[in-house]
Order: sequence, then structure tokens, then C-alpha cells
Amino acid sequence: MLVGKFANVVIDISHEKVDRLFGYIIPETLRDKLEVGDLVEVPFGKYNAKKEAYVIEITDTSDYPEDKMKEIIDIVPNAVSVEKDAILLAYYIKDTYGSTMIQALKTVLPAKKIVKPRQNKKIVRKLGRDEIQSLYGECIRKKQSAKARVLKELVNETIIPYDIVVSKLNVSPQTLMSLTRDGALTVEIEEVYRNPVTNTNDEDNKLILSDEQQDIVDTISSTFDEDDPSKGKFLIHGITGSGKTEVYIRLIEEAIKRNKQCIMLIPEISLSYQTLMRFYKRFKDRVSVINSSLSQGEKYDQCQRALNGDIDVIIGPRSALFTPFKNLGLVIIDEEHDGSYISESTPKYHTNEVALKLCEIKGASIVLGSATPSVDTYFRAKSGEYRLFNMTKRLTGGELPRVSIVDLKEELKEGNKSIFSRALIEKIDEKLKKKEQIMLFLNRRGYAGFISCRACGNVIKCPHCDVSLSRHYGGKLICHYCGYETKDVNTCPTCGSKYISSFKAGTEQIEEALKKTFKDIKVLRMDADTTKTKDSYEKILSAFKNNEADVLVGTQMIVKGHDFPNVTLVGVIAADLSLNEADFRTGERTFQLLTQAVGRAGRGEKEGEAIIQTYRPDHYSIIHASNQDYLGFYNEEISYRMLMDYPPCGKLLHVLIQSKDERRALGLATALMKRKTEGVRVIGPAIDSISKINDFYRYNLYVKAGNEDRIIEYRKVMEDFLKTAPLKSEIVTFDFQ
DNA sequence: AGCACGCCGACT
DNA sequence: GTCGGCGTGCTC
Repeated sequence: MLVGKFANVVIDISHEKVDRLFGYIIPETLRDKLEVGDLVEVPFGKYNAKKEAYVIEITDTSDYPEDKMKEIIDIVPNAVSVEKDAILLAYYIKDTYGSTMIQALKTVLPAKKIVKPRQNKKIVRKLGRDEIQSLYGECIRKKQSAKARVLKELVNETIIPYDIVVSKLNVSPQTLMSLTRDGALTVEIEEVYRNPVTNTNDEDNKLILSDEQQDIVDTISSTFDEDDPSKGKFLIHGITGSGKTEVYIRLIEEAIKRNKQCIMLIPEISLSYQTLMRFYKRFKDRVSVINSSLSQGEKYDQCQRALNGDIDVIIGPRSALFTPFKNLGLVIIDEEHDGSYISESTPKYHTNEVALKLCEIKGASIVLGSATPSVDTYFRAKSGEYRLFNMTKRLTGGELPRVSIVDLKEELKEGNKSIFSRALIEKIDEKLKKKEQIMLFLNRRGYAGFISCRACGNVIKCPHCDVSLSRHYGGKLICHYCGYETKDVNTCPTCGSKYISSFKAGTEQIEEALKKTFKDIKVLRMDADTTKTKDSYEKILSAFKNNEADVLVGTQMIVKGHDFPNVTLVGVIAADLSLNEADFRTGERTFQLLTQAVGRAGRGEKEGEAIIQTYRPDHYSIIHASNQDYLGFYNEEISYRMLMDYPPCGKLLHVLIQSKDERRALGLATALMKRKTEGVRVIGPAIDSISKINDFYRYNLYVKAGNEDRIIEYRKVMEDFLKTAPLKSEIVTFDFQ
């Protein structure tokens, strides 16, 4: 027990200005109870507002004058403490990804408290449109700009999320109180409820390992007894069906034999029911599965089970990495190339890197696995950082599918204007007759139909964002970025022409074309629209598995992990769609998606086929994917990255500068660019491909350097500059590529 | 993030 | 003049 007089704490306020340690006196009553990582209640600020804070250090001396120091009030009851190792991990996250310490601490915290329903505050308009309008005019006249900003938004919207108003509109709670007194709005709280999970008792037979598998298991598990964590880093490059899951299971068993616990990470939503069952059957009640829909209370339960030693294995998405095991021995990251391992909200951490750091701290081994490893990981494996294993044999039977590429330019030349090539139509017809199933894949992200005028070419856009509105059921046009809604139109607002029509969402269009071409065909569609409700994703997949449809049409989400033994044909509608994103990783993503998509065919006894339709039949990503040739792809891709200094050959930081005022956005971006330090190259400022979202104009800077430290140094310079710069609505975010 | 301090325009 | 709004600075 560490007994000290003072505690240095991080206050639960996520703001750069208070993102540092504050010293408090530990009262006598807590001297022998308080530990590093505990959540305490402290008086803070002039009015001694009660704030929560995490204890980071306990010391006997202090630089800060003791007479000015306040006392800790108490330890917060029922709170989850941060482990010492997790605090180290939080420092790493804060430094690497540039968040506040409190954000980093909350990220590494597996759960916060027992049962605390999440509150969704929202602003609800209480007056009619006209009354709001006149109140708005009044505020403008009185020069009450903050109030006016809110009222301006309330003219068209009846409900606005509280957070958006406070952060994006830069409005204080006092201003909202004032508006509440005026009767213009109320702040309402909406409760979100939780949902439970299922379990099983079935038995499972142990499979006999192949020599290849056995060798991997032996080699990796021999490092479990090593003290030097640098020896325990592995990458398993294994084609689909080569038996990676069984290797994982054996490795976990080996770790458990040595009294160690394991974390197995899987991509979001991808864990198939079958795979999950294998783990349940093998590890019974010693395994626990987390998914993103777990509530705080349920997460707390899982974390208690881990702390108490009631479980040995946890399986879950990236956040499962922070499960507090006493004696962690192994972290497995399956499908390590998957995009969901990069957090989308601050801190935007990369799970692979954080896992490496965690294993270094804990002395645990790490195993990455994928059929299509990320270029970054493979590069590091080749340079010796990870020990590389190849699993090249397919165990689950079946050859790799036969793949053919169809050139859509040729199709068009020969007069075929349909979205299906003749070869694809022929194959679909053949499979339908044989009662075999088909998957059609459109590799385009979050895409929905937009409205354009055929007379003047005008596209209907969101007034707050630089994106087109999409038409939804019930005669509404909706912006997918800010949620703006407006009534559907019959005539073009610019030229008055009535020839205004919507281009259907991609998957919907494919479904319609299928139904036109083939009579009585049964089609299931899976995209952002059809998977809005909770279980819809699983429902569609199981319906397809039960042969309730001939064809499954979908976006990325259909290519992940699930086995459909009766699928013998996979069609990729337009392989180059994902090549058109403005990003140096498009080639890599396209290769991964196509390889995965193609791999969906022929998972059962029958032989599989795949047809890739494309306008760029000679693109290396497409050719190598069609040959299922990872190394061929890697070699070509890495030479391109080398040439361009892109990661993993160089480091790249994306800086996004947003402002309500376009000139200020550009001005700030330029000012940041000019503060560049030695050893870095800055590209930009350039306007983003989506120039405006939510009335914020967007400019980009890209920072290149040979090593990460140089970039972190420059980011520090930019952050310091931002602290002193006179900012209005400007927001700057940093983002490692 | 809150809260007080202080500056500056509108109104009696 | 002074009332009251909004920007500025500080918090162990």
C-alpha cells in the first residue's frame, strides 16, 4: 500500500486548458484506502463545484503551495478504477493520438459504473416557426448573437441534439437557460434502454491439427514462458478456410494452461454465429463475448468477471482490448486489416498499435491474423518486427473459386447498357436453374440515391453540407451528414423543369434490374437502409442461409466472415467504385474487399465461381484479387508506397481544419502550414472532397515525415499555436494515417 | 466545462 | 450614467 499525503488527479473535464494534473490533499480518513487509478470526488474551481477525477499519482511532496490545496472529498462509490497498466496505456494513447488525458483514460476504461442509463439530451422547439423567426429578429436587433445562432437553427428544425448546439454552435448552457425562460425551447432527456445476450451448453469435438497448424501453435506458445515481450509478436497470413480459428483456440488453451488470460479481437459485427459457437463449446463459461450494444451495466459485469478471474477469454471488438485481466498472456487480432480497428471518435487510436503497447507493458504475446494482411503489418513482418507464418492449404475442402474479369467498356461498346454483363447474366441464369445461390456485391460505401434535374443538370444539395440530398420513403429528402430534412420536390427549384428524378441507391437499382431480367427471382438486399433496426442484419443473413432467397445483394457488409455453402457464384458489379476514393489506401482496400468477396463463393462442396465487372480490368488490385495473389499485390503496392513516401514507408498525419467561415478555415490552415518544423513536409492546404459539412468548411493538410516523432513534434507546435490563436468557430483535428 | 470579471453598446 | 450581453481567464 502506497501511503502518501498528496494525490495528483486528472479532472473529468475534456478541455485542453484543464488537461493536466491537479494536486489535492488526501484526508486522513482516506490515507490507507486511496489507490492510484481510483475515481474520486474533488472540489474544483472558484465555487468548489464537485467534479470527478482519476488519481494518477500519490506522493509525499508537492510543488504547489499546500495552503492553496483543497482536500479530496471522497472515493466515488461503485466506480471502476483504472488499473496501473491502463494508466500507462492511456498516456501512450494521449501522446500518440493527441487527445486529452481524461479522454484517453475513459477509452482504456472497460466500464464506468454500475447501471447508468445513457442520457441523450436534446433541444426541443416550443414556439411556432413564425414566433421563432420574430424572436430571432429581436435578438439580432439586441445584438444577442449566441441566442440568435440557436434561434436561426430552430426556424427550420424542431429538435436539435444538445451536444451539437453546445459544441458546434458554441452556445453556453446559460444562453439555453435564457431561451428556456423566453419560452422558445426546452432541454429534454431521453433514456436509452439495454439488451441482453444468449448462451449455450453444447459439446464440441476437438479437430486434429495439420502439421502446419501444429507447428504454428508450438512455436507461438513456446514464447508464453518468455520474459522478453519483443519475442512474442506474430502474424499469421492464412487464406480463407486454412484453419486460423482452430489455431487461435489451441493458442488460447495453451495460454490458459499457463494460468494466463486471453483477449481475442474481432471486427465489428462480423463474428459469425458458427465461430462464436466454437469458442463457447470449447471454453464454456470461461469465455465471454462482448458486442458494441452492451450497456454500461453489462460491460461492468464482464469487467468484474475478468477481474475476479471468472473468465479466461474475452472475445469482442476493439474495445475488448481494455478488459482488465490480472495476468494477460495473449492478444489475438483476427482480420487485423479490418477498418473497424481504427477508432472513429477521439482518440482515434489504431487497435493494433495500442495492443502492441499493451502487450509490451504486460509481457504478453500478440498474434495478428488475416487472409489479406494490411500492407503496414506485412511490411513490419517482413522487416522482422513480427514473426510471419503462412497458412496456404485450404482445410475445409473445396478449391479456390474460378474468377473471371469482365471489361465493362467492352460491354458498352457492344451495346449492352445494362448493369449486368452478358457473362454475369448467363451465369446467374445457370445457377438459378441449378437452385444454387448467388451473391452480388457493390463495393461502394454509404451511398444513397440523389436527385438531379435532367434539363439543367442541377443536383439538389443540402444547404449546410456539400453533399447531395437523398430521397427517402414518405416524400422526404434527407442529408446523410447532418440529418437536414426537407420536402420532396416535383419540379427543379432552379429551372422549374418537371424532368427531375432520383438515381436509385446502388443496391436498390441492382435488385430492380434483377427482378426485371429474371422472373420470380427472390432477392434479399442488405445495405445501410435495410439494416437500420437492431436484428435486421442477422435476420437477412439467416434468411439467405435458409435458402429463402436466390440472390443476396449488398454492400461491404455481406463479404465478412459468413459461410454460405450453397453460394456458388459471386458477382462484383463495379469493382472500380472503391478505387475512386481520394486516398492512398484505395488500392489496398479494393484488393481486400475483392479478395474477401470472391472468397465467399464455393465454401461448400460445390465449386465456386466469381465474376468481377470493372471499367479498369488492368488495375493491379483487381488482377491480383482475381488471382487471389496476396504477395503479387503486396509487392506492387509497396513499391508505389515507397515511391510516394506513403505509410508504411513514411509517416503521414492528416490535419482537418473546419470553420463556419471559409476564409478563416483557409487562413488557419495556411498559418498552421507555415509553422512547419524541420524534417517534415506539408502538403496543402487543400479543400476537402466534401467541402462543407454542417455549415463547417473543410480544409486538409497532409504532413509527411520519415519518422513518427518528427510528426508528433510538429503536431505539438500546431497544438500550442492553436491554444494562443484567436479562434472563433474553428475546429482542428489530427489523424494518423 | 463552468463561473466571475470586465468591456462595450442600448436605453431611461 | 447603468444594465446586461458576450469574450477572456482561471481552476490544485
